[in-house]
Amino acid sequence: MLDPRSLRREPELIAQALSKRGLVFDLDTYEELESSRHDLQTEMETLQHDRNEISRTIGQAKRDGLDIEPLRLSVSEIGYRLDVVKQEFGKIRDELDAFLLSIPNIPHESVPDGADEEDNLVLRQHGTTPEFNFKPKDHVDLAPGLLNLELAVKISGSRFSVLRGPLAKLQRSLTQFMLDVHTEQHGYEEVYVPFIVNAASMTATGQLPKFAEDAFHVEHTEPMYLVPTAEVPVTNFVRDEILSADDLPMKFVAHTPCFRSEAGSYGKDMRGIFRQHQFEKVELVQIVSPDVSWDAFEELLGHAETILKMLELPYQASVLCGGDLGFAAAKTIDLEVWLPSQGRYREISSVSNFLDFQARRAQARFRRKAGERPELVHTLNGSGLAVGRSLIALMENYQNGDGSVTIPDALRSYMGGIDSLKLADADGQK
RNA sequence: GGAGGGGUGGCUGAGUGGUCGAAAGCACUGGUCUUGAAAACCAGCGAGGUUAGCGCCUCCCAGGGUUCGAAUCCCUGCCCCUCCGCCA
Repeated sequence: MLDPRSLRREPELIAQALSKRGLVFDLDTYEELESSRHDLQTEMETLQHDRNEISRTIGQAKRDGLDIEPLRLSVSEIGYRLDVVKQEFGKIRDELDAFLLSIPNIPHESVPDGADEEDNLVLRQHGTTPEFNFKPKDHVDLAPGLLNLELAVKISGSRFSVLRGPLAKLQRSLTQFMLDVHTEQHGYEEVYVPFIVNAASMTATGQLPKFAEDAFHVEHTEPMYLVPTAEVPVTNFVRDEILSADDLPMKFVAHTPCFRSEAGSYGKDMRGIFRQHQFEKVELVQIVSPDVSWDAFEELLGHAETILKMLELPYQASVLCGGDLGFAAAKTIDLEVWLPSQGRYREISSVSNFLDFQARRAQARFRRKAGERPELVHTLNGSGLAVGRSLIALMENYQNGDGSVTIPDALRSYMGGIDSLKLADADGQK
């Protein structure tokens, strides 16, 4: 959520800043709601004040044994009026809240203009794309049998997958490797978290109320949601908390499955496991003091890049343009890995600084010094990395002419020391 | 699933209709004392909104209700604890 105070003070400026997203901010609606809110709140508080005062007098009069009947009559009129105003105020406040919750974050000044991913700006490239003296296969053709999509369709439906034998192990190894690097070399605390979360958590990080259809939901005693990313449960560690300055920064790494309905992406990336309803991800989350969040952003980006470098996968870093920027982010840099089968770089990590946008929704605060007013923290996160897509990248970039896949050095100890995998005619093939 | 007990400020915990936004303790901050620290003593110390400020309003899990007035009474929901049952 944006700061309601700044919004009140300089709505034109904010509308201007939001236009970078290609968003037309409805100033008229906002100002109408805001002015109603202001008037109603003022009236309501005046009435409450009057009523409180008379009620106090009644209490006193009763103790003194005086007749309170005239006072009761005078207050009952206030009561009626108050009921009406309260109801109107509640309605406007709900509308205003809904309005505020639907406004995305303001793009940082360094975010380039642009409408969609075509306008994202490549910052740098790393590694060299592999040359093959044969026609490279994609990950589906590389692992017939071990990657079983038909089976997943029977069990669940499209956009799910079954991995078998060494392929499943390879994915697990990737996960372990990432977790180990982040905990042992980058100073993150590994956390295990719920995969089903409540609406308050989804609202705090920005998935609700606007993007409900992107999430899988479950009916329990109250509506709940399958996590679309570990960002949701982990960032919500600090919801409604007042931390002390020495608690910061908090750095967490979590491996979770992620569930996305992928509504609106029908027909997109339908081959293989590139875009799934369920996928594995290792996620980095940082909760930091506002003064250092841009340093933390660079640091976190570096942590994600380290994984790609250690796996020796060619990648590029792109800063998302205003039009492609996610709802809650002030700035996002995507890491895109080279996929030989597609002949282009594809997203494998997304690193974002949310500034105080999520923190305000979450009321996640900290106190610089005892006695001082609490301030909102800044939140950041980034994939480190998307495991399913790492698996694809690894298979495709490390493939050999005989259909085998070389295991990168960094991963060998996790794979029992083997240096290559023959996926094509391994045990799982039928 | 059955029976019972609870949700109060950073924490513990008092408070059953009227100066209660809330006793007390702990923690924290400042001061006195001390070479320094500890102890002791004194003072301060919840959050949000609004205001130039004084002030005013709201918040005692959430949402409704009763009342002139609710932390306190009633209803619903959520959560926690204890015992029993079931269970990986």
